[in-house]
Amino acid sequence: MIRRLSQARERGIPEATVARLPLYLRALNGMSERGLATVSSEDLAVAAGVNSAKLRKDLSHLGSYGTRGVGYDVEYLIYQISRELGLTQDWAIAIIGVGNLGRALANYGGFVSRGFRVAALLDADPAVVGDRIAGLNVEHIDELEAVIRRRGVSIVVLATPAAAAQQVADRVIAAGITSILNFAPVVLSVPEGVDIRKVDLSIELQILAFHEQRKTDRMTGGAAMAEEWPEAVDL
Amino acid sequence: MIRRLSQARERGIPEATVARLPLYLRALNGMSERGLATVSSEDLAVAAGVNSAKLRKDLSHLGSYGTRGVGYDVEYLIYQISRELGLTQDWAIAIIGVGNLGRALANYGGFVSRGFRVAALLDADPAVVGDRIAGLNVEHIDELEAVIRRRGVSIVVLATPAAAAQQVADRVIAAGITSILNFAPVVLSVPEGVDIRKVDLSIELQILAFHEQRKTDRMTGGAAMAEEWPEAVDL
DNA sequence: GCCACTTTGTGCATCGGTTCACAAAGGTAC
DNA sequence: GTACCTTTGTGAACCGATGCACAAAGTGGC
Ligand SMILES: NC(=O)c1ccc[n+]([C@@H]2O[C@H](COP(=O)([O-])OP(=O)(O)OC[C@H]3O[C@@H](n4cnc5c(N)ncnc54)[C@H](O)[C@@H]3O)[C@@H](O)[C@H]2O)c1
Ligand SMILES: NC(=O)c1ccc[n+]([C@@H]2O[C@H](COP(=O)([O-])OP(=O)(O)OC[C@H]3O[C@@H](n4cnc5c(N)ncnc54)[C@H](O)[C@@H]3O)[C@@H](O)[C@H]2O)c1
Repeated sequence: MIRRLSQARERGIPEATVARLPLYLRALNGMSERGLATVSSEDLAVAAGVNSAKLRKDLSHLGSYGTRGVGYDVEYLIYQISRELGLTQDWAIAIIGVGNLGRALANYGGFVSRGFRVAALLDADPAVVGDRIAGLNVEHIDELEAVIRRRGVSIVVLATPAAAAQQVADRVIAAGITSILNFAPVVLSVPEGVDIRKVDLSIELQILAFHEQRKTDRMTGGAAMAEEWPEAVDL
Repeated sequence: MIRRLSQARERGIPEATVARLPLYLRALNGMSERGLATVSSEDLAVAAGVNSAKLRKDLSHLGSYGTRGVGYDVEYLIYQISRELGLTQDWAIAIIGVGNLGRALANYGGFVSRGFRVAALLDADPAVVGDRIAGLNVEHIDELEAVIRRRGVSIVVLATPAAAAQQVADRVIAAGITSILNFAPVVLSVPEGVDIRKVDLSIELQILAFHEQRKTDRMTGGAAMAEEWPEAVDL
């Protein structure tokens, strides 16, 4: 959490807002390509799939970049959001674990576009090390520290099996990395100051299944209710 | 949102709780494998990376399944959470778009384990249709409706390019699907009653970049503050 | 059968986030 | 310059989620 002295002046952008800025940015880029010069909060909100009051409040955290009666200048807003998110600089990322998923990520052109550059691929398997993927040589995990330093890596994408993830994360953090995107289905435990975000496919599916079950339960009547306490202890 | 009459009695599990149940389930499965018979809220909370009061409140939404002074029976709790999430039944999923990412997903064994089964692969590209991946034939998207019906698909994973996603989603929904996991970087617009969850790599990276920038700004002193209003209009 | 100990389940205060609704600000027309 | 129109920026009410703290409920020892 890290409470700070100048918290007030230190533009404290709410986490929920930060998570939506990339959405606005994407919508704005689409508009920019279509040649729109300005956009109202209402239109931008629709494009981003949020409510317009929320959008305005979000943008107000960055500053007063709109013009009343007119809206927001598309290019200027793109610039301001990009700057706020730190996309005006170039981020070197390393992908660790070049299996099924790691390969797909390495070959994916989608994030290269905006500020991110895959700068290194690392794996532990000698059969994989040395492969050339998406123009990069897969390097051995033993080289981790050197590779991070040499390539200026500041964000690591973890795509190793779950069993290896914590151990690799520890090492990555020891090498000075403080931002990790984790695809392995484990709860990583990390020291304060290190940011972890996780992408967990199986959790997403389970959430969908929960709601899907609700929907079908509802159709087949409230019969499911009788099941709430079946035979108490079956298992 | 769908407000309902019996909302009170209809066990209304908070969305935030639903999103954590899979986490608890995963931790519990690990404990089960290690032969633990019971677990306290404190231990389970640590394993799942949450605070124990939150864990207890979450579980209390499912019922009173613990024993004071003892804790929770591991197997019984696994059963109750699984049932709540709808994992006691088998879910057939279809992956649409068998490119880089679709292939990685199809080959991934991780979710097959718990209730989910990849039952169909679909693509529009004639060069891909007919390929055999992970024991399945890739079928043509024209067969969508028939495949969904024939295989009993109830959850669709969208891994097509962004440009095709909305159109494919519309068709999938018209075919009766109400649960979609979307990997394409677009805001899908869907009718009420359809659940969309999205996985967006590029958004995750941008959020990490934001925090990373904050961290390094902080190190290099408050100099960044002077930049808040640079030359007003540069772009 | 009673006491000491453990751990659950939850009432309550608090917090962050969302939404409403409107005054303030700017643009445009004449 | 004034009057009218549009749209922002934000105060305030509201809502869901979090976490504290403790009474209630159960176990085990003797
Ligand atoms: N493939 C998917 O669609 C998918 C989906 C969701 C989650 N995941 C998760 O992503 C991770 C990777 O999945 P995958 O299908 O690519 O697995 P994979 O087995 O194909 O690839 C894992 C790679 O990591 C490498 N590796 C193992 N230990 C390592 C170490 N200590 N250091 C560096 N590299 C190491 C292996 O050599 C292998 O190349 C897993 O944790 C999986 O659960 C995958
Ligand atoms: N690869 C990644 O790591 C990655 C990461 C994040 C997001 N994404 C997103 O996931 C999606 C897929 O990425 P990818 O790298 O696999 O792309 P890809 O181009 O390799 O694969 C897309 C597949 O979809 C098929 N397709 C196109 N139109 C279709 C239609 N109308 N119906 C059915 N199939 C159709 C194509 O034939 C192709 O096989 C993209 O939207 C991408 O932005 C990918």
